[in-house]
Amino acid sequence: MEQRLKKAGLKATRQRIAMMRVLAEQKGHAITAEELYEKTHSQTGVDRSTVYRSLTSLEERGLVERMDRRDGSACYCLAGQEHSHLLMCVRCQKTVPIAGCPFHQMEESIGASTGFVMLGHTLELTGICPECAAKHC
Amino acid sequence: MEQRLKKAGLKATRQRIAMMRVLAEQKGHAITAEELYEKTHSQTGVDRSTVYRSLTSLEERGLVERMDRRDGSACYCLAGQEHSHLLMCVRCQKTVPIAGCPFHQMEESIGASTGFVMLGHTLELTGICPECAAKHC
DNA sequence: CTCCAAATGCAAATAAGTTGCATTTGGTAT
DNA sequence: ATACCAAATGCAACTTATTTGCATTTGGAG
Repeated sequence: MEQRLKKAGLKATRQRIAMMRVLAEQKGHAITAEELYEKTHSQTGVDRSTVYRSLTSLEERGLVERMDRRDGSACYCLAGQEHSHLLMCVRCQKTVPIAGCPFHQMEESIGASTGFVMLGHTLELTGICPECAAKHC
Repeated sequence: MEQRLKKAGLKATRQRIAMMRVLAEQKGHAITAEELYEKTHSQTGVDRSTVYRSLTSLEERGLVERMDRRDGSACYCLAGQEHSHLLMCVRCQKTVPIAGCPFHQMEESIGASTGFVMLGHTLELTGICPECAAKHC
């Protein structure tokens, strides 16, 4: 972890090392800034604002990926891990994961045409689940 | 507009008709709840909370589509309109639209396999733009 | 024309994230 | 080793988008 941070041009602080470790433990399951704060605050006494600021730096350096959620919060996972996307019912908020992610190839061609270094993406599909569609009207 | 609202099982109020009109005028360019509030408040005196509550109802009935943004806000457009997606630089926040949307076909097959009535999706790609990548380190 | 569930307005609350500023610290240069 | 400074942190106050409780109004079915 320490090496990864330094190679990315960031200081390897106690707080950041703890954050990276916690994210690694999630094995690709993204967690919110608040959850990350709770898990690292107990170990290091880190402040909430530091968690937010570090997540921004880590994302800018390509070490973590961020996905925005409908409730206005965001969640984070270590970059480059296997992941899937969610289909959410706009009525009951239930979510169902959909198999596979169609972007590994697509990102390459988009990066090539725009000159961007591709880091990640957010994708969420919305619809009405069978149960809600059945209810009233 | 009145007919569309009634057909969806919603009351055709002065406020909602104004909202639908404003959204229609945007021709597929999504606007925030706040922008919609500003544009409709002057005409109808509608309250912010009504705008938010109506947007939720309109989305649930499939009349509008919502896309979440990284700053924690969301934006809305009339459902079923032509749209594209954004590629954003995580350093300077500059965005570049990418051509076409790969989901018109994909949504059908996902709907078929999950039983959901598909309404829309959020997709945002992130990366580092050529200018930022060139700067320092 | 009546009626009531749905919709609205108002005001207060919440949740997530941000910012200013004083202090500390990692790691490079001496 | 030691000093040094930009980067990182802690703390507290703030902002912004959105939500909620509750009393009042209203669209549209009967």
